[in-house]
Amino acid sequence: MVRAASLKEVKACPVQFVLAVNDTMNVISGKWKLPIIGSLLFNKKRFTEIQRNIQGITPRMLSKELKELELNGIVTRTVYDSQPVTIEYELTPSARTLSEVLDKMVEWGVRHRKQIVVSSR
Amino acid sequence: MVRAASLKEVKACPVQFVLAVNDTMNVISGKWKLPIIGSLLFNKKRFTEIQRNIQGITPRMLSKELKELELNGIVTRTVYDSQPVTIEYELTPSARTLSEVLDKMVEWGVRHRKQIVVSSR
DNA sequence: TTAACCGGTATACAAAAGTATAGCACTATA
DNA sequence: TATAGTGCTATACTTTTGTATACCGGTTAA
Repeated sequence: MVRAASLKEVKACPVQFVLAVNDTMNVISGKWKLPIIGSLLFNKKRFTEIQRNIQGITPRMLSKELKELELNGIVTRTVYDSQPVTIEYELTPSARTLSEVLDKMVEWGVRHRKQIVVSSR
Repeated sequence: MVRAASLKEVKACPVQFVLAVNDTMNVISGKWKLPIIGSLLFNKKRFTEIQRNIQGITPRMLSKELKELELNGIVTRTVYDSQPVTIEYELTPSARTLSEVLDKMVEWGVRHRKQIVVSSR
């Protein structure tokens, strides 16, 4: 068994650094995961609500991506046994801490876009 | 011309939020960009040095990814007219600020991996 | 009873991303 | 002169990812 590396160790070693970043990347990679997270950011929603919210997504992809997000602990799927059953998707606490990371990405993305715009005129 | 949205506005609107995150994602997406950035994190390097550093990468992919990174202002390519010419790749200041974002991703990735491990035993 | 909504699945296909392999012009070294 | 290294590019191919389209069983409202 390999001991888990400390944060400091991970950051100091390019190989482990890349692995850890990849762990995060994989959770949000794919064309539709971010839109789904975005759609659930302020409210929990039902399947068709999400589908209507994200233009262009097919039920196949929505289903597939929701499953992966659930596996990765980003989304919970709750079945309410009303008549008929309703199913709701909601972000987990893990997704909430993830969105702090996303916030940092937003900040960098916005700054970076400005720079690209400036440097290309 | 559309006015650039403020950070606050972007964060409050899921659509713009997702767009900005995607800007950042696109810069580091692809199988080899992170390893390349990792390889250049502490030193500038030459083409074959990077190639030797990252096991499994083909010159085609290294060339392609380096070009994209250069286009996105993450890496500079400098030609020294020594005999024979040597070419060095180096991270830009933009990449340095990006690595703060990557640091956040490392932190979340490490925490998230622990959680997954814990919850699966 | 038929039409429509919900929460999906199945199948086939197209496009994007990545790999394998070979080669090229140039230079330096044995 | 032959061999090896540098910094790539070209071509063909495989794998992964995403799309299009149709359909399903259950429920409810007209």
